[in-house]
Amino acid sequence: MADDNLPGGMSLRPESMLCFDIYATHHAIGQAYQPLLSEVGLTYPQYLVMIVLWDRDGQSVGDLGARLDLASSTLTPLIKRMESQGLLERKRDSSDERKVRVTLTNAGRELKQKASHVPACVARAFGLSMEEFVQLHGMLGKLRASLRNARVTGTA
Amino acid sequence: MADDNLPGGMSLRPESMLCFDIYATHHAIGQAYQPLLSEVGLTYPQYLVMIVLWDRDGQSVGDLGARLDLASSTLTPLIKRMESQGLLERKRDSSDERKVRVTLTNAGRELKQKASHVPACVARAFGLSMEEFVQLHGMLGKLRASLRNARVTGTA
DNA sequence: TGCGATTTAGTCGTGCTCGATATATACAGG
DNA sequence: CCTGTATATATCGAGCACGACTAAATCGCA
Repeated sequence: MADDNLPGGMSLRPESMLCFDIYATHHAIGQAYQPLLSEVGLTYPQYLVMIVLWDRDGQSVGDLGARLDLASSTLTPLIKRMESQGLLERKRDSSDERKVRVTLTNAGRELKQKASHVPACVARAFGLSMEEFVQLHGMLGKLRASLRNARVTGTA
Repeated sequence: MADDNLPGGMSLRPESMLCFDIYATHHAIGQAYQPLLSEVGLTYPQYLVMIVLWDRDGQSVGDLGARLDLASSTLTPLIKRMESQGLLERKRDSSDERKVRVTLTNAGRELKQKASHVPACVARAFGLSMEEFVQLHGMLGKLRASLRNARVTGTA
């Protein structure tokens, strides 16, 4: 008998499950970034934080969390590690002492140039055509939107 | 000036980068599974291990690692936690004492039924048509294959 | 046979991630 | 002004993930 009555040839074999696809792809992307990023002394999550700050400096911890979908319990230690590496500074917002503004140091800004080869390098390793790239981006966006909606509505 | 000269409108904004897409989708899928899996007392990685074992019992730690792309340093403690929960047993292979065979207990086998609603539940939350589902699966597989190949070849 | 190389798990330290919780600041109504 | 509530960040414990290393078993070949 079939393991489960799932639509359209789905089975419980991990290779054929979308969740496993995403899991494995996430994994593989991390592996692809790791050697490039270790040259500039960043982890992958730290790199994401830098990208957000390079785009706009001086954001609060909450702003970073909203962009990256990370909680303060993740960001606070991560940012502190980056602060101790001299990439950024943390200081309370003078007009709202609850907020912590994160600003890049010179070293943090300079790292943008040192890491400028990374995106193209990885994009090349992806081996996707521009059309596939756009298609994939669109579907993943739709998938996330569905998941966001399902969470609010409840899955039952 | 533009941040980087990347093909086809790519920029460093995280929302438009594919790596961020995968990262965020992985994240969102984890969040979708979490409430369903916590009902049956599993984490997401533990669920993946169970899926592999439900498919074929008695695999070695190395077999599980090959299927899930995880190192022994990740799997050993993870499997030990599952053993202490009574889901499986670890015993050395009598014909090759280096290997550790992981076999399900009755409780572990029974959990398959208790968790049988999970895949359809999540698939529903994905909100993708069957066509999109297949397309996405294909592109992610191609992406992983490219990354695997690039890692061997070297990215420079 | 015996010894070096390979394979297989496991250990350790570091870092990321979460949920639950704590603390401090800001705000709003009386 | 004071008090209760909301917001922003931080802390804590657990689990996951990796690379570097160790230990033990197996294999291969002289």
